[in-house]
Parts: sequence; structure tokens; C-alpha cells
Amino acid sequence: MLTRKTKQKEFVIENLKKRFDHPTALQIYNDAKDQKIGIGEVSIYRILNNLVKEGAVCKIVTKDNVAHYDFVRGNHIHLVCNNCNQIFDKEFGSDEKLSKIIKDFHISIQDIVLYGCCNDCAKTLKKTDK
Amino acid sequence: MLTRKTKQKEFVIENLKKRFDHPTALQIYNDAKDQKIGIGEVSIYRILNNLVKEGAVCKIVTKDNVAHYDFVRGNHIHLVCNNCNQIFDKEFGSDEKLSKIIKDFHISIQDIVLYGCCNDCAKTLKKTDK
DNA sequence: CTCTTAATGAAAATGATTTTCAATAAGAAA
DNA sequence: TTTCTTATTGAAAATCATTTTCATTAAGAG
Repeated sequence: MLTRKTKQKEFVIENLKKRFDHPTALQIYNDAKDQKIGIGEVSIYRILNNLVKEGAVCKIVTKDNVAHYDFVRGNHIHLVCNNCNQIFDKEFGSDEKLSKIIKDFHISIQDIVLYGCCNDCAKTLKKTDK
Repeated sequence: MLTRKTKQKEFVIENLKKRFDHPTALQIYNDAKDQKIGIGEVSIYRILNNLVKEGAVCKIVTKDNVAHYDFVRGNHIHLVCNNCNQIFDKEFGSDEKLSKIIKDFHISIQDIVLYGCCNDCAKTLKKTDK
């Protein structure tokens, strides 16, 4: 299935590339409106979802249940404050122990949830891969 | 503010204590219905939220945006499969490196989000503590 | 220039969770 | 035990970010 270049897609990508504040879909939409670029809110959501699926953009959901987006640049993980809902970039050190991060960011062990892919699904998905 | 003992609260706690499958609010609600215990769905949500606030229960949200709950027992973290939405308990080793977990559960660095409390909020909250 | 269909956008739908508020009941006080 | 306060419950309605629908628009291949 071919992919077409559209001003809407271009705008979302450029907007994300130039900022580092993990904006929401609404913030990107408002930027587009301010700049008199015609994009509907729905399209922002659709474009963001596609970018996330492609792996070009990552999605961070804060505890107030709002999705934030970040252009994937390098090796950092995201720390989210449950109180102020701010998102912090944290450099990923491959030698870093989980216990160190837990201590530094006041994380409760019971609150740690990591999203990935279980072995069974990994096997199945590998087969399905073209 | 005093806390009252109710059959609704008791049921939710007992239900969570005896099971290890990270149920949703709806699953707990259905169990109550099956056992002819009168509890409204809303109350399940309210009770669960309170238990989470108290730290007795933890909440795990899968990628299909549904909250699951787990009675806090010991030191384990949760791994969630983005494909089948299954939740796995993983023993927490204080010496374990993040990179090891990442490899074992097919986690992308860009997808790692840890929820805790930033230093500024930690300070403020400490003051507010009674 | 044409034509196919990918992409858009407005409105409506979704769906888990939260809010509202009147009714109920826990448990302290009399 | 009875009374009384108010914590708790529950049904219905509201919320709200996000998704779906489907008719319209426009990329870009031929």
C-alpha cells in the first residue's frame, strides 16, 4: 500500500521534530490552527497513531489519561510524575540498575509496568512478518 | 475521617486477595453478581480507587485502555504484552539491569515509561504530609 | 489529463470511568 | 437499644479523549 505525502502529515512530523515538550494531540492541533494550516483534529490523531505504529514517534500516557507524543531521537526513557504529570527524559544507561532509577524518581515497585511483547507473541509475530 | 466496614469493600478486598489474574473492575463486578452479592458497578470503581490510593492494590492499564488490579503482596513488577494484553508478574531483583529486562521481554527503549514522583513534588508532598 | 484509492475531516459513536445526588446503613453517642 | 451523624452506596447521567463512519478531496501513478 503506497503512502502519500500530505501537508497534514508533514506538519505533524515537523512540529514534533522541532519541539521537546512531549505535546498532546490537542497542542499540535492548536499549533496548526494558529499557523492557519488546515488540519482536522481527527487527522492529527490518525497521523500520530500511524507514526507510533511505524516507530517514528512514541506515545506517553500521563496519569490524567492524556496521550503525549515524542519524536524518537535517541536512547532515553520517560519518567512521568504522578503528581504534576510532567514528563522527564532520562538517558538510558545499559548498565543502570532498576533499583537506582526507583530510588531517584521515588517510584514504588508495585507501580512499575513495562510494555513489551511476550515470548509467545514474539514468535507468532515473527512468522507473520513479511 | 473514619472508615466504615461494608460488605462491598470486604468483597472487593477478599476477591482480589484470593486471585492472581489481575482482574478488571468488570470482572470483579461479575463475580459479585454471580455470588448474589449486591454491589453496583460504580462502587467497585470507587472502592478500587480508594484501595489504590491507600497502596493496598495496584492498577495496571493494558494497551486496550482497560484497568486491571492486583493485590499488593511482594516485590514484583508487571510486564504487559502489547499484543495479547496479558499481564506477567516479574520478580524484582534489586541488582537486575534494565537492559536485561528489555531484552527478555522484547521491550523498545522508546516505550519505557516509569511513573513516580519528581523531586519538586516529592518535597512539596512531604511538607503537606500530616 | 485521468483515474485509482490513500488520506482527510465533520459529525457521531465509543466506552471505560467519574460525577451527581438522593437513599442507605455503619457505628459512635446517648 | 435507640438515635443521630455522615460515610458509603448505587442508578442515571455526564465526561472526555480517542475512534469510527463515510462522503469528499487530492496524491501521484499511468
